[in-house]
Amino acid sequence: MSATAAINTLRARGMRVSAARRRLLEALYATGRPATAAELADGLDLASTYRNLDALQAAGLVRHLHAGHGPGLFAATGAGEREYAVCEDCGTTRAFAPGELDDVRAAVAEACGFSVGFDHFPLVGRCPRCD
Amino acid sequence: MSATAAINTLRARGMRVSAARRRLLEALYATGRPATAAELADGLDLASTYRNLDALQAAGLVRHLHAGHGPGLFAATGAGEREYAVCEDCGTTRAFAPGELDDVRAAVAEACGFSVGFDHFPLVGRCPRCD
DNA sequence: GTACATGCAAACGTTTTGCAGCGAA
DNA sequence: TTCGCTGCAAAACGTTTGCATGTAC
Repeated sequence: MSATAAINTLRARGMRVSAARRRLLEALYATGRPATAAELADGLDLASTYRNLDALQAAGLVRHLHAGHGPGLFAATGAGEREYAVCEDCGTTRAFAPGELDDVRAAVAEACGFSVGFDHFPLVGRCPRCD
Repeated sequence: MSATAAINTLRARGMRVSAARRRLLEALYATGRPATAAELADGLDLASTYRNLDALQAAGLVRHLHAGHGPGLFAATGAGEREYAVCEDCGTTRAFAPGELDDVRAAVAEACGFSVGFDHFPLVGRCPRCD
């Protein structure tokens, strides 16, 4: 999925296509990695940016996640990666293909019966380089 | 460890024992489970409470953790449990004895080489009842 | 023309910082 | 008496909400 494809999705859903939304989607697809609302706004109004990120999330075009301390992050969906691990030392974000963390999920289910996904609250720890 | 034992630790470390710290430690040991700073303050000044929680953490008497959305939580160390899982639906906090999540840790290490602990950033997911 | 999106401003909840004064040692 | 701790006030931070204006459709 690209920014222009995402814009088509907006139209198909009956949502309006404004300059702000265009710029926001371009920023989302340009960075490729999870970014803060302030980074993505880049001069646009922050309040509108949050509202738009909400709307895009409702449209299934954006996900937001919480990487340890600090502000929330937003990423375009469609890259296939849905789960992340974040290094609490260097901030590196490692993305996982679907299913790549299934063994972890199984281990958690066995340990306590919880069903966990690392899409919204990613794994937080030390990456191999910082460990 | 009890509140009075913790107070002795303070003295041993050359830290002052004030009424506010006494009350804070009693609240921490009374609840037994992670609580917000506001809950623990219970009338005491919030700013001082945060400063004291900081000081107690530096003294090794307190840990703080982040349970999904919402404010940070603080817990007295010494209960043995260091790791938690939090249900994002009902908010239930499940505590783990040391080693109980070692299989999960191993699965994460195998999947991506990260070394993770669920003490500061607990597991977040759906508990068996909410799932 | 109408509904929806925008920008600005102001409020929010959590946490941090500055400062004058109190109190434990 | 001294230095650390206290309470209050104000600010910082990320985020949300209200409202009047603007604009895509």
